[in-house]
Order: sequence, then C-alpha cells, then structure tokens
Amino acid sequence: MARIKIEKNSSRKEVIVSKAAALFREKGFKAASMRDLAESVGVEAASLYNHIKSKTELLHEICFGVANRFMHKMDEVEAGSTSAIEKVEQLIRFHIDEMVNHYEEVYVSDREWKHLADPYLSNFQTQRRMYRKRFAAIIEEGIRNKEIKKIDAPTAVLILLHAIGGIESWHRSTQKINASNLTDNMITILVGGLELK
Amino acid sequence: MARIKIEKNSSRKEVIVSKAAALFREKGFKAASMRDLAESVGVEAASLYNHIKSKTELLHEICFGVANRFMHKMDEVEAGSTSAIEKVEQLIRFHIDEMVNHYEEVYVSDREWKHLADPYLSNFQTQRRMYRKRFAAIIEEGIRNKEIKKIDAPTAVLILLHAIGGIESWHRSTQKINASNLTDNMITILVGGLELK
DNA sequence: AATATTTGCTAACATCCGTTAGTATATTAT
DNA sequence: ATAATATACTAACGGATGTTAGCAAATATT
Repeated sequence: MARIKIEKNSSRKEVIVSKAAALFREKGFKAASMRDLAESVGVEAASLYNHIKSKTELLHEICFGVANRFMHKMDEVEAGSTSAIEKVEQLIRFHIDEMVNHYEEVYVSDREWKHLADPYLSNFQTQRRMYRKRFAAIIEEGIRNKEIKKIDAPTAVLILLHAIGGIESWHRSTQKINASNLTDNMITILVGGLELK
Repeated sequence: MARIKIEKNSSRKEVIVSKAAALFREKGFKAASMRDLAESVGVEAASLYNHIKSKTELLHEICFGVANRFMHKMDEVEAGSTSAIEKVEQLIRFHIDEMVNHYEEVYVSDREWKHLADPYLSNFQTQRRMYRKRFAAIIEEGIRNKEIKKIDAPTAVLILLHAIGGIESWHRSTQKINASNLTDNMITILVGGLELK
C-alpha cells in the first residue's frame, strides 16, 4: 500500500491538485481521466476520493487559485502611485512571472475554465470580466495622460493577455531563451507598442 | 426522414464539418459528442457515418483546412518584393481576417489540434513549426535591415500569433468595435511595438 | 416504371468514465 | 498495547461515448 508522499507544508490534496494541473495541461480537462491522474499520483483511482470531492473540484481549486493571485496583484498595482504605463508594465511582468513559475496552473485556468460547473463558472467569468475592466481602465487613464497611444483599451487588454499566453509555447520549446530575456523582449514589444513617444 | 440540407457547391460532408467546427469551438473536441453533433445537424448520430469515417476525421479536416490556407498565404507573402515590416503587416492582417471570417475553424485548429492522432498530429506540428520559422525569418530580415527593433524573433512570433488569437474574445464580446477598427488597433499596437523608429 | 445508389433510421456493441460501497492496512493518539 | 483515524485497496455501478450492423426510405439513374 503505497501512500501519497507529501512534502513539508503541503497536504495530500495539494499534491493531487498539482498533479492534476500538469495532467489537465497536457491532455485537457475532459481527456484527462481520474485513472490517468491516479497513475500519475501513484495510487488507485478510488483512493483519490479520500482527499477530494470530485474531478470538477480539482478544476475549481486550480482556476480560483490562479484568479485570486491575479486579483490581489491588481489590488496592489491599482493602489500604487505610479504612472499608468508603469502599472501596465507591472501587470505584464506579473503575468509573465506567473506563466513562467506556475505554468501548469495558469495554463489550465486560461484554457480549461469552460468546464467549470455553475455557480463556479459564472463566478469565474465575472471575476475575469472585472479584471479586464480594471486593466482597461488603467490603459484609458494612460491615454488621457498622453502616456499611451489612442487605441481601444479593451482591445489592447485582449492583445496583452493573449500575447502573454503565448509563453505556453516558449515554455515547452527546446531552444528557449532565458526567462529574464523573454520578459525583456515581451516588455519591449508590448509596452513599446502602447507607448506614445 | 429529414435529409441534411445542402447549399450550392457544398457536400453533406462539408455541412457536417462546419457544424462540427462550431461545436468543437463551443465545448472542446473531447466534450463534444457525436450525438451533440447529430442533433445540431438535424439527424441521428449513426447517420453521420454515411458521410464521415470518424470523429477524428472531422478534426483533421478542420485543422488541415486552416493550416493549408496559412501556408499558401505565407508562400504568397514571401514571394512578394516588399519590405520585411510590410510582410509582417500582411501576415498579421491575414491572421486577423481569418480569425474574423473563419472564426470557428481557426479557433478549433488553434486550441484542439492536440487531439489529432498520429500521423496527422506530427504532420500538423511540423507544419506549425515551419510556419513559425518562416515568420521568424521575415522578422530577422527586418532586424538586419534596421526596420525592426533588435528582439528575439521567435519570441516576437509567439507574441504576434497569440495576440491575434485574442480575437476569440472579441468575437464573442457583446460590445464589439467593428472588424476594421479592430484590425487597425491591433496593427498599431503590434507593428508599432516591433518597428524601429 | 424498374433498378441502383445514397442517405437515413433503430438497436446494440464494447469500452471508458466518474464515482460509491465495503473492507483492509497503515499511521496517530490515548 | 489499544483504540481511533486516515488512507489505501478491490469490485462494481450506472451512464455516456464512438461506432457498427441491418434495414427502410428517399433520390438518382436507366
């Protein structure tokens, strides 16, 4: 009887969630089976249910874990007394950092949230919509202050967020430049594209 | 017994593929069942198999249809005698146009190709890799000609392609700006971010 | 009109899925 | 050491899935 090994400061449930994130990223939520997950954890499928309620709960944990981190960062950035363009840069850097260091969770939260069930689904969608609105508001502030080009702010947000999602490909690429170079390149292109000089 | 209605110049198979694209976009390939598809086509599930070989074949059709269009455009752009930055702009415009006018297929090809089965899977991945290499080569040419900022070309390609993928959100948004405005905004940000002035 | 072909239907299959029940074993608390 | 709890196992369930077989109706061809 092989128990799930746990590291310091982490429950068995957290181990399962983490393995689930990797699996959902690789195969997609629907295509990843509980039996797959069990194998990756090193246990029989039924045993997982001593630690979790359902497969969907795993997706909740992943998606809201990520969403909460972004929301807190947004609170922090908004509260700061920096220019709009600096705020944008802070957010982009955070996104890249999250994508680099919590790759699996962020990726899954981005692409698999559709499979959440209500009320989590609507909750998640609302949070996502709010985040984008707040991001767009910062860009609009930048436009008013003549720091940023006159563009459609919601469109700019879409571009930024999805561009960052592209790190997914970088992450799995064989010849990757290092993370700090990657960040600099992205900032150059994205902030450079927004900035009014 | 209600037959599948066909428009001029389209087979019944094409109708099915088109409905499949819409369904795969909405639910994801794995979550969309053949019974779902049958209902959307207006027929029983088994009847679909008079026109197609398998569910996966539908995904082949969608993914390679899209991939071929992009490859042909790349041939055309490469052959033209324009500056590198103009080539980049042509490609971006084509991507946006494809995303706006063939939304479902492009979206599915982008996000669901994982579920292709070999040998189609490796074939598709190779095509995708080649396309990006050719795109990156154009950017590198632009850097040599001092049209484009000194950035990592593969990273720039990732950003561009994923940024365009963001049109997905625009497409379903309720308050969308019109397609031509969208394109202009994207060109401003993306080409503006690359250009060395 | 007769025949051949295409397209649809119902029924059923084998397989996989998430999950539960019941039980055995390992760990922790007393 | 004993009791209590946490964790794992085997077995099985009901339901969904992709697909096939066999047959009926619609359409196309002669």
